[in-house]
Amino acid sequence: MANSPRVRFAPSPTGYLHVGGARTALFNWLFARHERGTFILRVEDTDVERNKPELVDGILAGLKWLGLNWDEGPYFQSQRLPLYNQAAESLLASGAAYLCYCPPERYGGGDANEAEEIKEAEEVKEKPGGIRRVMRCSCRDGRPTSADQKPAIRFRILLGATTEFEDAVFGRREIANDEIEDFVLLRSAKPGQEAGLPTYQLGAVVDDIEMRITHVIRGADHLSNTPKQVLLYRALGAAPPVFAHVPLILGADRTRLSKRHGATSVSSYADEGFLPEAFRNFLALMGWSSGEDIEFLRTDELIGRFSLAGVSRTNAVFDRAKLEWFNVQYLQKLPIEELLPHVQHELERAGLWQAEWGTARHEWFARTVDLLRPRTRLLPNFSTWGRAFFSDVFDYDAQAREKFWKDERLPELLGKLADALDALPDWNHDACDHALRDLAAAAGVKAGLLINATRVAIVGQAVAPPLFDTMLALGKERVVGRLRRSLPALVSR
RNA sequence: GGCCCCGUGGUGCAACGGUUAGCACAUCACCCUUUCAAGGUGGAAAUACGGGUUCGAUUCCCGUCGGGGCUACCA
Repeated sequence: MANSPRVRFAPSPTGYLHVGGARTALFNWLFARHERGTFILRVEDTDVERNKPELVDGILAGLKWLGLNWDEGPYFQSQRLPLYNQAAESLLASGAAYLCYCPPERYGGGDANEAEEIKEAEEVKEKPGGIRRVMRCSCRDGRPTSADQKPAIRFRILLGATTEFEDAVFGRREIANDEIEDFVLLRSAKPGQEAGLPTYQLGAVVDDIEMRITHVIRGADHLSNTPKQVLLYRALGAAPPVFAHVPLILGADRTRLSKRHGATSVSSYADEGFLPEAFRNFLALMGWSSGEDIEFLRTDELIGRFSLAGVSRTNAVFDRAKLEWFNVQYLQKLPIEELLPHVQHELERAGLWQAEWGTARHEWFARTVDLLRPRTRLLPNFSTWGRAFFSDVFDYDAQAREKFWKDERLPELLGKLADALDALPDWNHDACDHALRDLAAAAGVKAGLLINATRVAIVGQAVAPPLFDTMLALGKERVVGRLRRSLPALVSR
Protein backbone atom coordinates (compact mmCIF):
# COMPACT_ATOMS: atom_id res chain seq x y z
CA MET A 1 0.00 0.00 0.00
CA ALA A 2 3.00 2.26 0.28
CA ASN A 3 2.75 3.25 -3.35
CA SER A 4 -0.99 3.38 -3.48
CA PRO A 5 -2.10 6.66 -5.08
CA ARG A 6 -3.78 9.29 -2.97
CA VAL A 7 -5.95 11.92 -4.61
CA ARG A 8 -8.25 14.59 -3.32
CA PHE A 9 -11.17 16.75 -4.29
CA ALA A 10 -10.92 20.15 -2.67
CA PRO A 11 -14.02 22.28 -3.12
CA SER A 12 -14.37 25.63 -1.49
CA PRO A 13 -17.69 26.54 0.07
CA THR A 14 -18.25 29.73 -1.88
CA GLY A 15 -20.97 28.19 -4.01
CA TYR A 16 -22.89 25.02 -4.65
CA LEU A 17 -21.38 21.93 -6.28
CA HIS A 18 -21.54 22.68 -9.99
CA VAL A 19 -21.09 20.32 -12.89
CA GLY A 20 -17.48 21.33 -13.43
CA GLY A 21 -16.56 20.56 -9.85
CA ALA A 22 -18.55 17.36 -9.98
CA ARG A 23 -16.67 16.25 -13.07
CA THR A 24 -13.33 16.98 -11.36
CA ALA A 25 -14.48 15.03 -8.32
CA LEU A 26 -15.60 12.18 -10.56
CA PHE A 27 -12.23 11.98 -12.32
CA ASN A 28 -10.44 11.87 -8.98
CA TRP A 29 -12.82 9.21 -7.75
CA LEU A 30 -12.56 7.09 -10.90
CA PHE A 31 -8.80 7.36 -10.76
CA ALA A 32 -8.69 6.35 -7.12
CA ARG A 33 -11.03 3.43 -7.63
CA HIS A 34 -9.20 2.25 -10.73
CA GLU A 35 -5.85 2.43 -8.98
CA ARG A 36 -7.20 1.10 -5.70
CA GLY A 37 -6.01 4.29 -4.15
CA THR A 38 -7.46 6.70 -1.63
CA PHE A 39 -9.93 9.46 -2.39
CA ILE A 40 -9.79 12.32 0.09
CA LEU A 41 -12.23 15.17 0.56
CA ARG A 42 -10.90 18.48 1.76
CA VAL A 43 -12.87 21.67 2.20
CA GLU A 44 -10.83 24.76 1.37
CA ASP A 45 -12.50 27.32 3.54
CA THR A 46 -9.78 29.84 4.22
CA ASP A 47 -11.52 32.83 2.73
CA VAL A 48 -13.62 33.84 5.69
CA GLU A 49 -15.26 36.64 3.81
CA ARG A 50 -16.59 34.66 0.89
CA ASN A 51 -17.16 31.44 2.75
CA LYS A 52 -20.65 30.22 3.40
CA PRO A 53 -20.41 27.32 5.87
CA GLU A 54 -24.00 26.31 5.15
CA LEU A 55 -22.96 25.43 1.61
CA VAL A 56 -20.71 22.63 2.82
CA ASP A 57 -23.67 20.36 3.50
CA GLY A 58 -24.98 20.95 0.00
CA ILE A 59 -21.65 20.08 -1.54
CA LEU A 60 -21.37 16.90 0.51
CA ALA A 61 -24.95 16.01 -0.38
CA GLY A 62 -24.18 16.52 -4.05
CA LEU A 63 -21.17 14.21 -3.86
CA LYS A 64 -23.20 11.60 -2.03
CA TRP A 65 -26.00 11.77 -4.56
CA LEU A 66 -23.43 11.27 -7.29
CA GLY A 67 -22.15 8.26 -5.41
CA LEU A 68 -18.64 9.65 -5.02
CA ASN A 69 -17.81 8.27 -1.61
CA TRP A 70 -14.60 9.49 -0.04
CA ASP A 71 -12.19 7.46 2.03
CA GLU A 72 -10.83 10.25 4.21
CA GLY A 73 -12.19 13.53 5.40
CA PRO A 74 -13.82 15.83 4.99
CA TYR A 75 -10.92 17.83 6.31
CA PHE A 76 -11.43 21.53 6.83
CA GLN A 77 -8.58 23.93 6.23
CA SER A 78 -10.09 26.32 8.75
CA GLN A 79 -9.27 23.72 11.39
CA ARG A 80 -5.71 23.24 10.28
CA LEU A 81 -4.48 26.80 10.49
CA PRO A 82 -1.41 26.10 12.67
CA LEU A 83 -0.02 23.92 9.90
CA TYR A 84 0.02 26.77 7.43
CA ASN A 85 1.49 29.17 9.94
CA GLN A 86 4.31 26.76 10.67
CA ALA A 87 5.01 26.34 6.97
CA ALA A 88 5.05 30.08 6.47
CA GLU A 89 7.39 30.52 9.42
CA SER A 90 9.80 27.97 8.08
CA LEU A 91 9.77 29.59 4.65
CA LEU A 92 10.47 32.88 6.33
CA ALA A 93 13.31 31.34 8.26
CA SER A 94 14.87 29.83 5.19
CA GLY A 95 14.59 33.08 3.27
CA ALA A 96 12.18 31.64 0.74
CA ALA A 97 9.56 34.11 1.89
CA TYR A 98 9.55 37.63 3.24
CA LEU A 99 7.39 39.99 5.20
CA CYS A 100 5.44 42.49 3.18
CA TYR A 101 4.15 45.62 4.81
CA CYS A 102 2.52 47.09 1.78
CA PRO A 103 -1.02 48.04 2.67
CA PRO A 104 -3.47 45.62 1.05
CA GLU A 105 -5.21 48.49 -0.70
CA ARG A 106 -2.14 48.92 -2.77
CA TYR A 107 -3.12 45.76 -4.53
CA GLY A 108 -6.74 46.59 -4.75
CA GLY A 109 -7.90 45.13 -1.51
CA GLY A 110 -9.17 41.93 -2.99
CA ASP A 111 -10.95 43.16 -6.04
CA ALA A 112 -9.35 42.09 -9.29
CA ASN A 113 -10.63 44.98 -11.37
CA GLU A 114 -9.67 47.54 -8.85
CA ALA A 115 -6.29 45.90 -8.57
CA GLU A 116 -5.90 46.18 -12.29
CA GLU A 117 -6.55 49.91 -12.18
CA ILE A 118 -4.02 50.38 -9.46
CA LYS A 119 -1.49 48.36 -11.33
CA GLU A 120 -1.98 50.57 -14.30
CA ALA A 121 -1.71 53.69 -12.26
CA GLU A 122 1.18 52.77 -10.07
CA GLU A 123 4.27 51.71 -11.87
CA VAL A 124 6.16 48.83 -10.39
CA LYS A 125 7.21 46.83 -13.37
CA GLU A 126 6.65 47.60 -16.97
CA LYS A 127 6.57 44.83 -19.52
CA PRO A 128 7.91 45.58 -23.01
CA GLY A 129 4.92 46.91 -24.83
CA GLY A 130 2.67 45.83 -22.01
CA ILE A 131 0.99 47.36 -19.08
CA ARG A 132 2.37 47.93 -15.65
CA ARG A 133 2.17 45.11 -13.20
CA VAL A 134 2.88 44.68 -9.57
CA MET A 135 5.19 41.72 -9.74
CA ARG A 136 7.37 42.26 -6.69
CA CYS A 137 6.55 43.99 -3.56
CA SER A 138 8.54 47.20 -3.58
CA CYS A 139 9.09 46.79 0.13
CA ARG A 140 10.81 43.42 -0.07
CA ASP A 141 11.95 42.80 3.44
CA GLY A 142 10.39 46.09 4.36
CA ARG A 143 9.61 47.52 7.75
CA PRO A 144 6.27 48.51 9.20
CA THR A 145 5.34 52.14 8.78
CA SER A 146 3.52 52.09 12.05
CA ALA A 147 3.83 50.02 15.19
CA ASP A 148 0.62 48.06 14.84
CA GLN A 149 0.89 47.30 11.13
CA LYS A 150 0.70 43.57 10.40
CA PRO A 151 2.64 42.08 7.50
CA ALA A 152 1.60 39.61 4.88
CA ILE A 153 4.06 36.90 3.96
CA ARG A 154 5.07 36.68 0.34
CA PHE A 155 6.98 34.03 -1.51
CA ARG A 156 10.26 35.20 -2.91
CA ILE A 157 10.49 34.32 -6.59
CA LEU A 158 14.05 33.77 -7.80
CA LEU A 159 14.36 35.84 -10.93
CA GLY A 160 16.14 34.66 -14.05
CA ALA A 161 15.37 31.00 -13.54
CA THR A 162 12.85 28.76 -15.20
CA THR A 163 10.37 26.54 -13.44
CA GLU A 164 9.23 23.37 -15.05
CA PHE A 165 6.94 20.50 -14.28
CA GLU A 166 5.27 17.59 -15.98
CA ASP A 167 1.53 17.50 -16.44
CA ALA A 168 -0.09 14.14 -17.14
CA VAL A 169 -2.54 15.79 -19.52
CA PHE A 170 -0.79 18.86 -20.92
CA GLY A 171 2.73 17.49 -20.99
CA ARG A 172 5.93 19.28 -20.07
CA ARG A 173 5.46 22.87 -18.90
CA GLU A 174 8.09 25.56 -18.58
CA ILE A 175 7.66 29.06 -17.39
CA ALA A 176 10.10 31.91 -16.78
CA ASN A 177 10.14 32.87 -13.14
CA ASP A 178 10.07 36.51 -14.18
CA GLU A 179 6.47 35.92 -15.20
CA ILE A 180 5.52 34.87 -11.70
CA GLU A 181 4.69 37.47 -9.11
CA ASP A 182 5.76 37.32 -5.50
CA PHE A 183 2.49 35.79 -4.43
CA VAL A 184 1.08 36.00 -0.95
CA LEU A 185 1.35 32.95 1.30
CA LEU A 186 -0.21 34.28 4.46
CA ARG A 187 -2.55 37.23 4.48
CA SER A 188 -1.83 40.02 6.92
CA ALA A 189 -3.52 39.49 10.25
CA LYS A 190 -6.71 41.45 10.77
CA PRO A 191 -7.05 43.40 14.01
CA GLY A 192 -7.67 40.90 16.77
CA GLN A 193 -6.19 38.01 14.84
CA GLU A 194 -3.03 36.32 16.00
CA ALA A 195 -1.90 35.34 12.56
CA GLY A 196 -3.08 35.75 9.04
CA LEU A 197 -5.03 33.18 7.10
CA PRO A 198 -3.32 31.20 4.37
CA THR A 199 -4.03 31.78 0.72
CA TYR A 200 -5.06 29.02 -1.62
CA GLN A 201 -1.49 28.42 -2.82
CA LEU A 202 -0.11 27.80 0.64
CA GLY A 203 -3.08 25.88 1.96
CA ALA A 204 -3.28 23.56 -1.01
CA VAL A 205 0.42 22.78 -1.09
CA VAL A 206 0.87 22.31 2.65
CA ASP A 207 -2.14 20.01 2.79
CA ASP A 208 -1.20 18.09 -0.32
CA ILE A 209 2.20 17.44 1.24
CA GLU A 210 0.80 16.59 4.65
CA MET A 211 -1.89 14.35 3.18
CA ARG A 212 0.68 12.67 0.97
CA ILE A 213 -1.27 13.41 -2.18
CA THR A 214 0.38 11.68 -5.11
CA HIS A 215 -1.77 12.99 -7.98
CA VAL A 216 -3.34 16.40 -8.15
CA ILE A 217 -6.23 16.12 -10.58
CA ARG A 218 -8.02 19.46 -10.94
CA GLY A 219 -9.46 21.94 -13.40
CA ALA A 220 -7.24 23.47 -16.05
CA ASP A 221 -7.92 26.89 -14.58
CA HIS A 222 -5.17 25.94 -12.13
CA LEU A 223 -2.59 25.24 -14.78
CA SER A 224 -1.18 28.75 -14.52
CA ASN A 225 -0.90 28.47 -10.76
CA THR A 226 1.02 25.28 -10.84
CA PRO A 227 4.52 26.74 -11.27
CA LYS A 228 4.00 28.72 -8.07
CA GLN A 229 3.06 25.57 -6.28
CA VAL A 230 5.98 23.62 -7.69
CA LEU A 231 8.26 26.32 -6.33
CA LEU A 232 6.51 26.04 -2.99
CA TYR A 233 6.94 22.29 -2.85
CA ARG A 234 10.65 22.66 -3.43
CA ALA A 235 11.01 25.42 -0.90
CA LEU A 236 9.26 23.18 1.62
CA GLY A 237 11.59 20.33 0.78
CA ALA A 238 8.94 18.15 -0.78
CA ALA A 239 8.72 16.52 -4.19
CA PRO A 240 5.83 17.79 -6.29
CA PRO A 241 3.07 15.26 -7.04
CA VAL A 242 1.94 14.29 -10.50
CA PHE A 243 -0.27 17.04 -11.84
CA ALA A 244 -3.17 16.32 -14.16
CA HIS A 245 -5.17 19.31 -15.31
CA VAL A 246 -8.49 18.50 -16.86
CA PRO A 247 -10.19 20.74 -19.43
CA LEU A 248 -12.99 23.02 -18.37
CA ILE A 249 -16.70 22.60 -19.00
CA LEU A 250 -18.27 25.52 -20.82
CA GLY A 251 -21.77 26.71 -21.57
CA ALA A 252 -23.38 26.50 -25.01
CA ASP A 253 -21.86 29.88 -25.90
CA ARG A 254 -18.42 28.53 -25.06
CA THR A 255 -17.98 30.82 -22.13
CA ARG A 256 -17.44 29.65 -18.61
CA LEU A 257 -20.44 27.85 -17.18
CA SER A 258 -22.48 30.11 -14.91
CA LYS A 259 -26.02 30.61 -13.64
CA ARG A 260 -26.68 32.43 -16.86
CA HIS A 261 -26.54 29.03 -18.61
CA GLY A 262 -29.42 27.63 -16.59
CA ALA A 263 -29.02 24.66 -14.31
CA THR A 264 -25.39 24.24 -13.33
CA SER A 265 -25.68 22.77 -9.86
CA VAL A 266 -25.59 19.05 -9.32
CA SER A 267 -28.51 19.30 -6.94
CA SER A 268 -30.73 20.74 -9.64
CA TYR A 269 -30.19 17.61 -11.73
CA ALA A 270 -30.90 15.45 -8.71
CA ASP A 271 -34.11 17.39 -8.20
CA GLU A 272 -35.11 17.04 -11.81
CA GLY A 273 -34.96 13.30 -11.48
CA PHE A 274 -31.82 12.26 -13.27
CA LEU A 275 -30.29 8.96 -12.22
CA PRO A 276 -26.89 9.38 -10.55
CA GLU A 277 -25.32 6.68 -12.65
CA ALA A 278 -26.52 8.27 -15.88
CA PHE A 279 -25.09 11.56 -14.69
CA ARG A 280 -21.78 9.90 -13.90
CA ASN A 281 -21.65 8.26 -17.30
CA PHE A 282 -22.38 11.56 -19.02
CA LEU A 283 -19.89 13.51 -16.94
CA ALA A 284 -17.15 10.94 -17.39
CA LEU A 285 -17.31 11.48 -21.15
CA MET A 286 -16.73 15.19 -20.89
CA GLY A 287 -13.00 15.48 -21.34
CA TRP A 288 -12.26 11.80 -21.19
CA SER A 289 -12.61 8.89 -23.54
CA SER A 290 -11.78 5.25 -23.31
CA GLY A 291 -10.88 5.33 -26.99
CA GLU A 292 -13.68 2.95 -27.87
CA ASP A 293 -16.89 3.71 -29.73
CA ILE A 294 -19.23 2.63 -26.96
CA GLU A 295 -20.49 5.34 -24.67
CA PHE A 296 -22.98 3.55 -22.47
CA LEU A 297 -20.58 2.55 -19.72
CA ARG A 298 -21.78 1.52 -16.33
CA THR A 299 -19.79 2.79 -13.41
CA ASP A 300 -17.74 -0.34 -12.90
CA GLU A 301 -16.86 -0.20 -16.57
CA LEU A 302 -15.79 3.42 -16.23
CA ILE A 303 -13.62 2.49 -13.28
CA GLY A 304 -12.08 -0.36 -15.21
CA ARG A 305 -11.18 1.88 -18.13
CA PHE A 306 -10.28 5.18 -16.56
CA SER A 307 -6.81 6.52 -17.04
CA LEU A 308 -5.27 9.97 -17.18
CA ALA A 309 -3.96 9.15 -20.65
CA GLY A 310 -7.53 9.33 -21.93
CA VAL A 311 -8.09 12.86 -20.68
CA SER A 312 -8.47 15.48 -23.38
CA ARG A 313 -6.95 18.97 -23.52
CA THR A 314 -9.92 20.63 -25.14
CA ASN A 315 -12.64 22.42 -23.19
CA ALA A 316 -16.04 20.83 -23.56
CA VAL A 317 -19.52 22.26 -23.93
CA PHE A 318 -22.16 20.94 -21.58
CA ASP A 319 -24.94 19.33 -23.64
CA ARG A 320 -28.13 18.73 -21.75
CA ALA A 321 -29.74 16.80 -24.62
CA LYS A 322 -27.07 14.18 -24.37
CA LEU A 323 -27.42 14.02 -20.60
CA GLU A 324 -31.10 13.27 -21.11
CA TRP A 325 -30.25 10.60 -23.63
CA PHE A 326 -28.06 8.89 -21.06
CA ASN A 327 -30.85 9.12 -18.53
CA VAL A 328 -33.29 7.50 -20.93
CA GLN A 329 -30.78 4.74 -21.59
CA TYR A 330 -30.38 4.02 -17.91
CA LEU A 331 -34.11 4.16 -17.24
CA GLN A 332 -34.47 1.64 -20.02
CA LYS A 333 -31.58 -0.72 -19.51
CA LEU A 334 -30.95 -0.89 -15.79
CA PRO A 335 -31.86 -4.24 -14.23
CA ILE A 336 -35.34 -3.53 -12.92
CA GLU A 337 -34.42 -4.18 -9.32
CA GLU A 338 -31.79 -1.46 -9.55
CA LEU A 339 -34.30 1.03 -10.87
CA LEU A 340 -37.03 0.30 -8.34
CA PRO A 341 -35.52 2.15 -5.37
CA HIS A 342 -35.29 5.31 -7.45
CA VAL A 343 -38.91 5.03 -8.52
CA GLN A 344 -39.94 4.33 -4.96
CA HIS A 345 -38.15 7.45 -3.85
CA GLU A 346 -39.94 9.45 -6.53
CA LEU A 347 -43.34 8.08 -5.54
CA GLU A 348 -42.62 8.83 -1.90
CA ARG A 349 -41.71 12.33 -2.85
CA ALA A 350 -45.01 12.67 -4.69
CA GLY A 351 -46.92 11.15 -1.78
CA LEU A 352 -48.08 8.15 -3.80
CA TRP A 353 -45.99 5.37 -2.31
CA GLN A 354 -47.70 2.44 -0.62
CA ALA A 355 -45.73 0.12 1.61
CA GLU A 356 -47.21 -3.08 0.19
CA TRP A 357 -45.50 -2.39 -3.13
CA GLY A 358 -42.27 -3.12 -1.36
CA THR A 359 -43.58 -6.33 0.15
CA ALA A 360 -46.68 -8.33 -0.86
CA ARG A 361 -47.19 -6.46 -4.13
CA HIS A 362 -43.53 -6.09 -5.00
CA GLU A 363 -43.90 -8.12 -8.15
CA TRP A 364 -46.79 -6.03 -9.37
CA PHE A 365 -44.73 -2.92 -8.66
CA ALA A 366 -41.76 -4.26 -10.60
CA ARG A 367 -43.94 -5.23 -13.57
CA THR A 368 -45.66 -1.88 -13.62
CA VAL A 369 -42.44 0.08 -13.48
CA ASP A 370 -41.10 -2.12 -16.24
CA LEU A 371 -44.19 -1.32 -18.28
CA LEU A 372 -43.84 2.40 -17.78
CA ARG A 373 -40.13 2.88 -18.15
CA PRO A 374 -39.78 2.72 -21.93
CA ARG A 375 -41.65 6.00 -22.05
CA THR A 376 -39.86 7.84 -19.26
CA ARG A 377 -37.10 10.40 -19.55
CA LEU A 378 -36.90 11.59 -15.96
CA LEU A 379 -37.93 10.03 -12.67
CA PRO A 380 -40.89 12.35 -12.06
CA ASN A 381 -42.54 10.92 -15.18
CA PHE A 382 -43.59 8.02 -12.99
CA SER A 383 -45.64 10.25 -10.75
CA THR A 384 -46.88 12.72 -13.37
CA TRP A 385 -48.12 11.03 -16.50
CA GLY A 386 -47.75 7.65 -14.81
CA ARG A 387 -49.77 8.75 -11.82
CA ALA A 388 -52.91 6.74 -12.61
CA PHE A 389 -50.91 3.54 -12.26
CA PHE A 390 -50.24 4.36 -8.64
CA SER A 391 -53.30 6.33 -7.61
CA ASP A 392 -57.01 6.40 -8.23
CA VAL A 393 -56.92 10.15 -8.03
CA PHE A 394 -55.94 11.61 -11.37
CA ASP A 395 -57.14 14.16 -13.90
CA TYR A 396 -58.01 13.77 -17.53
CA ASP A 397 -55.36 15.56 -19.52
CA ALA A 398 -56.99 18.37 -21.48
CA GLN A 399 -55.16 17.70 -24.70
CA ALA A 400 -55.87 13.99 -24.44
CA ARG A 401 -59.60 14.67 -24.10
CA GLU A 402 -59.47 17.10 -26.95
CA LYS A 403 -57.73 14.58 -29.17
CA PHE A 404 -59.43 11.28 -28.34
CA TRP A 405 -62.83 12.09 -26.87
CA LYS A 406 -64.26 13.85 -29.88
CA ASP A 407 -66.62 11.16 -31.20
CA GLU A 408 -70.12 11.48 -29.82
CA ARG A 409 -70.79 7.74 -29.89
CA LEU A 410 -68.09 7.30 -27.27
CA PRO A 411 -70.24 7.56 -24.13
CA GLU A 412 -72.41 4.73 -25.31
CA LEU A 413 -69.53 2.65 -26.63
CA LEU A 414 -67.40 2.97 -23.52
CA GLY A 415 -70.42 2.10 -21.40
CA LYS A 416 -70.85 -1.06 -23.41
CA LEU A 417 -67.14 -1.78 -23.20
CA ALA A 418 -67.28 -1.50 -19.46
CA ASP A 419 -70.08 -4.05 -19.39
CA ALA A 420 -68.30 -6.40 -21.77
CA LEU A 421 -65.08 -6.23 -19.76
CA ASP A 422 -66.96 -6.66 -16.55
CA ALA A 423 -68.46 -9.87 -17.92
CA LEU A 424 -65.08 -11.35 -18.78
CA PRO A 425 -64.43 -14.60 -16.92
CA ASP A 426 -60.68 -14.27 -17.26
CA TRP A 427 -58.71 -11.06 -17.09
CA ASN A 428 -55.85 -11.30 -19.52
CA HIS A 429 -54.39 -9.42 -22.47
CA ASP A 430 -56.13 -11.35 -25.23
CA ALA A 431 -59.51 -11.44 -23.54
CA CYS A 432 -59.50 -7.66 -23.19
CA ASP A 433 -58.25 -7.33 -26.74
CA HIS A 434 -61.05 -9.48 -28.13
CA ALA A 435 -63.75 -7.86 -26.07
CA LEU A 436 -62.79 -4.46 -27.36
CA ARG A 437 -62.37 -5.48 -30.98
CA ASP A 438 -65.62 -7.41 -31.04
CA LEU A 439 -67.42 -4.40 -29.73
CA ALA A 440 -65.78 -2.16 -32.31
CA ALA A 441 -66.71 -4.53 -35.11
CA ALA A 442 -70.31 -4.80 -33.92
CA ALA A 443 -70.60 -1.03 -33.69
CA GLY A 444 -68.89 -0.52 -37.02
CA VAL A 445 -66.11 1.69 -35.67
CA LYS A 446 -62.35 1.33 -35.85
CA ALA A 447 -60.75 -0.36 -32.87
CA GLY A 448 -58.38 2.57 -32.61
CA LEU A 449 -61.23 4.87 -31.70
CA LEU A 450 -62.07 2.77 -28.66
CA ILE A 451 -58.47 2.06 -27.77
CA ASN A 452 -57.50 5.71 -27.67
CA ALA A 453 -60.62 6.82 -25.87
CA THR A 454 -60.30 4.03 -23.32
CA ARG A 455 -56.71 4.94 -22.61
CA VAL A 456 -57.73 8.45 -21.70
CA ALA A 457 -60.57 7.09 -19.58
CA ILE A 458 -58.44 4.73 -17.51
CA VAL A 459 -55.16 6.64 -17.16
CA GLY A 460 -56.14 10.17 -18.07
CA GLN A 461 -53.33 10.50 -20.57
CA ALA A 462 -52.79 10.30 -24.29
CA VAL A 463 -49.37 8.89 -23.63
CA ALA A 464 -49.27 5.52 -21.95
CA PRO A 465 -48.09 1.96 -22.50
CA PRO A 466 -50.03 -0.35 -24.84
CA LEU A 467 -53.66 -0.42 -23.74
CA PHE A 468 -54.15 -4.06 -22.89
CA ASP A 469 -50.91 -4.20 -20.92
CA THR A 470 -52.15 -1.16 -19.09
CA MET A 471 -55.46 -2.90 -18.36
CA LEU A 472 -53.62 -5.87 -16.92
CA ALA A 473 -51.50 -3.66 -14.71
CA LEU A 474 -54.52 -1.84 -13.37
CA GLY A 475 -56.74 -4.88 -12.88
CA LYS A 476 -60.32 -5.51 -13.89
CA GLU A 477 -61.99 -3.69 -11.07
CA ARG A 478 -60.13 -0.45 -11.65
CA VAL A 479 -60.50 -0.55 -15.43
CA VAL A 480 -64.25 -1.16 -15.35
CA GLY A 481 -64.73 1.35 -12.57
CA ARG A 482 -62.71 4.04 -14.29
CA LEU A 483 -64.49 3.43 -17.56
CA ARG A 484 -67.89 3.98 -15.92
CA ARG A 485 -66.59 6.90 -13.95
CA SER A 486 -65.45 8.59 -17.16
CA LEU A 487 -68.89 8.61 -18.72
CA PRO A 488 -70.10 11.93 -17.28
CA ALA A 489 -66.88 13.63 -18.32
CA LEU A 490 -67.25 12.12 -21.76
CA VAL A 491 -70.77 13.37 -22.16
CA SER A 492 -69.90 16.80 -20.92
CA ARG A 493 -67.54 17.52 -23.71
C1' G B 1 -2.59 44.78 -22.43
C1' G B 2 0.95 40.56 -20.83
C1' C B 3 1.91 35.25 -20.16
C1' C B 4 -0.09 30.44 -21.10
C1' C B 5 -3.50 26.66 -23.08
C1' C B 6 -6.87 24.86 -26.76
C1' G B 7 -9.06 24.65 -32.05
C1' U B 8 -12.16 17.45 -36.07
C1' G B 9 -19.78 18.08 -38.31
C1' G B 10 -24.43 22.14 -34.05
C1' U B 11 -22.54 19.06 -29.40
C1' G B 12 -19.31 15.10 -26.92
C1' C B 13 -15.43 12.02 -28.46
C1' A B 14 -12.07 8.61 -32.11
C1' A B 15 -8.27 8.62 -35.81
C1' C B 16 -1.63 10.16 -32.04
C1' G B 17 2.37 10.79 -40.68
C1' G B 18 -0.90 6.77 -44.91
C1' U B 19 -8.83 5.26 -43.16
C1' U B 20 -13.77 6.39 -48.66
C1' A B 21 -11.90 11.04 -41.61
C1' G B 22 -15.03 6.59 -37.37
C1' C B 23 -18.77 6.54 -33.15
C1' A B 24 -22.55 8.88 -30.15
C1' C B 25 -26.16 13.03 -29.07
C1' A B 26 -29.08 16.44 -31.67
C1' U B 27 -31.39 16.97 -36.63
C1' C B 28 -34.08 15.06 -41.29
C1' A B 29 -36.53 10.83 -43.86
C1' C B 30 -38.42 6.03 -43.73
C1' C B 31 -39.82 1.38 -41.01
C1' C B 32 -42.38 -0.39 -36.63
C1' U B 33 -47.22 1.27 -34.36
C1' U B 34 -54.04 1.77 -31.13
C1' U B 35 -51.26 6.93 -28.41
C1' C B 36 -46.45 8.34 -27.06
C1' A B 37 -41.79 6.67 -26.49
C1' A B 38 -38.10 3.16 -27.22
C1' G B 39 -35.99 0.45 -31.27
C1' G B 40 -34.38 -0.35 -36.57
C1' U B 41 -32.64 1.63 -41.43
C1' G B 42 -30.90 5.55 -44.23
C1' G B 43 -29.50 10.94 -45.14
C1' A B 44 -27.34 15.76 -44.39
C1' A B 45 -23.30 17.57 -41.63
C1' A B 46 -16.36 18.53 -39.68
C1' U B 47 -10.28 18.58 -39.81
C1' A B 48 -10.80 27.44 -38.33
C1' C B 49 -7.60 30.08 -42.12
C1' G B 50 -2.74 30.82 -44.56
C1' G B 51 2.10 29.26 -45.13
C1' G B 52 5.77 25.57 -44.64
C1' U B 53 8.25 20.21 -43.54
C1' U B 54 7.24 15.46 -46.01
C1' C B 55 6.38 10.84 -51.25
C1' G B 56 2.12 11.79 -48.03
C1' A B 57 -0.65 15.88 -43.30
C1' U B 58 -6.45 16.02 -38.89
C1' U B 59 -1.69 14.53 -36.99
C1' C B 60 4.84 18.07 -37.05
C1' C B 61 6.56 23.65 -37.41
C1' C B 62 5.35 29.08 -38.06
C1' G B 63 1.78 32.97 -38.54
C1' U B 64 -3.35 34.76 -38.44
C1' C B 65 -8.03 34.32 -36.43
C1' G B 66 -11.30 32.35 -32.73
C1' G B 67 -12.29 30.49 -27.75
C1' G B 68 -10.53 29.67 -22.83
C1' G B 69 -7.29 30.28 -18.44
C1' C B 70 -4.10 33.14 -15.30
C1' U B 71 -2.60 37.97 -14.36
C1' A B 72 -6.38 39.16 -5.98
C1' C B 73 -3.81 39.56 1.07
C1' C B 74 -10.36 34.42 -4.34
C1' A B 75 -10.12 29.49 -4.83
